[in-house]
Order: sequence, then structure tokens, then C-alpha cells
Amino acid sequence: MSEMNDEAKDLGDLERAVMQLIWEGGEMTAETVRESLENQGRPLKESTVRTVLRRLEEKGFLTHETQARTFIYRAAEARGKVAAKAVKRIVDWFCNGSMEEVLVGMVDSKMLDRKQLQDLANKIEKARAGKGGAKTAGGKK
Amino acid sequence: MSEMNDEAKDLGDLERAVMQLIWEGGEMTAETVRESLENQGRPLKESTVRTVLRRLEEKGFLTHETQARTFIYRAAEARGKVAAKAVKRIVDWFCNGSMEEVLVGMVDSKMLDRKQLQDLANKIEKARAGKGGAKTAGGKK
DNA sequence: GACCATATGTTACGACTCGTAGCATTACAC
DNA sequence: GTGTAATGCTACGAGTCGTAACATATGGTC
Repeated sequence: MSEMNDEAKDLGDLERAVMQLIWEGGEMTAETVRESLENQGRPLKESTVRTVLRRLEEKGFLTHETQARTFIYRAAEARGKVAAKAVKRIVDWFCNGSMEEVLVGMVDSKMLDRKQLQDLANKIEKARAGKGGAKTAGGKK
Repeated sequence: MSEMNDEAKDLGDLERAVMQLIWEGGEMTAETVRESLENQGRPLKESTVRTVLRRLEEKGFLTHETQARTFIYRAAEARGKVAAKAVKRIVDWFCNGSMEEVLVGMVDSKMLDRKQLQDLANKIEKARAGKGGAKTAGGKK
């Protein structure tokens, strides 16, 4: 019943880059993150990376576990889920929750064509069907 | 011909509220906006409202036309389109453009259920079919 | 033409976020 | 205990945003 804290902060460029790394790498230490960023042509001081990691954790995007005095960070939520939340926020803000209006907008702007959309629907349908849910919400308007 | 400026700025709370008003009201003057905001329990000085309107125009969300020394503001783009762009930005950032991953995320997070999604797909299909898009036949892939 | 009402233009400021980082502190290893 | 590696704390400058005062222009009125 308790819907959790859902402030839905957003991320800066560096923050996003770090999340990307962790989503891909699974779990990382500050040092690992720093190295990866360096390899991406983004050389930063350890303290910088640490600050970003701390902030990301504060914002709820990361969690950490201490392993022999070293912080192991990992994503608090799957990438798709975070993205979904962000999308939902936008949909709520701009279109009173009408996902439809947004998708229409995407089709209008050629970001998606009908085929892609249909495709999407099919894939999801399939994926979900396989998984488990005969959970039709029914009541949502 | 190509208006390709696509910085995709985002909006603050007040800015969003103002855009909302204009999207709903069609076109408005600074005074009208101010009154509407006041009615929403958000009393602001004229100058404040004007500043916001100016910034929104700078950001490309509004345009104005001068009618007897009064600025008539209107939305530069449809709400759905702006929302769609914002969504696209998110999808690109977080999921390398995989709309699918996001939609899956939405289903996972119960923001959308399968039925809604299918519904959506159908509605869009229908809407588009009715409209101008005779591009249907040709575009196999 | 002088004047007023009104609309726009200019500038500012404080709170907050974000990238960036230095310096302090703590905790094992030896 | 001393050193090394990891974390904790604090800061600062740029940029955004809400908020607004003050300055200027412009059309109508007498």
C-alpha cells in the first residue's frame, strides 16, 4: 500500500552517464566508474566521481553495499523502469496522463511510425503473455 | 525549410503551468495568463508572468504576434508533439532509443497494462489510417 | 503637442542544481 | 602505530527558475 517516495528527480549529463555505466556494468566501485569515464574521454578526479555517486544514491538511483570498506554501487531500479517513470512524469505533466496523445505526437513527429508502434504492441503482448499476468487491470480509466 | 533547432530544453513548474494554459486556451496575452494563474491560486505580478512568457518564447515553446501593441502568445507546437519530443529524449538517453524497453518498463511498473497498450495501438492505428497517411501500403519495412 | 495609461524591455536577485574538486577522517594491513 | 586507501564533508562557479522592480515606448485624448 505504501507507494514509495517518488520525487522523480532528474539527472544531469554526468549523472546520466554514470547511471548508464552502472546499468551496463551491473555493479561498480567509484574507481571502476572513474576509469570507465576516463576511457570515454571524460577524465575526472576521484572526488568528483564520488560526489556524483553519492548524489545519485541520495536521489534514489543507486544503492550501495560495503564490501571490505569499499562501496559497491548498483542501480536501484532497472533502466527501463526509470525511463518509464520519467516518461510517465512527462505524460502526466503535459497530457494529463494521456499516453495516447504522446504516442500520437510521436507518430506525428515521425519518431515512430505506425508499423513500429504495432510492432511494439505485439512484442509487448507476446512478452507479457509469456510471463505470467492474466492480470487485466480493468478499472483504470 | 528545416527548423532543426532541437535543443529540447526543459521547463520549470511555472513555465509548464503557463504552457498548459496556452495549450488549452489557444492564444493568450500576458494579462490573460496572469489572471488564469491567479484563478489557479497562483497570484503573480505582471512582470513575473511576462518574464516567463519571454523565456518560453526564447526556448521555442511559444511564438507571439503583435496586435495593436499587445503580444498575443500561442504555442509553437502542439502539446502532444512537445511531450513526444521530451519522451524521445528520455528514450534516447536511457535506452538508446529503444521505445520498447520503456514501454516494457511501463508495463512492469504497472503504469500501463497490456490492454491499455493494445488499445493504444489500435486507436493510433485507426486515427492514422483515417488521416492523411496513404503511406501505409508502400512502407513495408 | 503634452500627458496618461498601458504594454513592452531591461536588469536583478536568491534558491537550487550540477559539474568539479580539495581537504579531513577513518579503518584495515603490517 | 604508521601508512595507504577508502569514505565524509565542504565549497565554489555556472546555469536555471521563480519572482519582481524599474525603465522606456506608444497610442489615444484634449
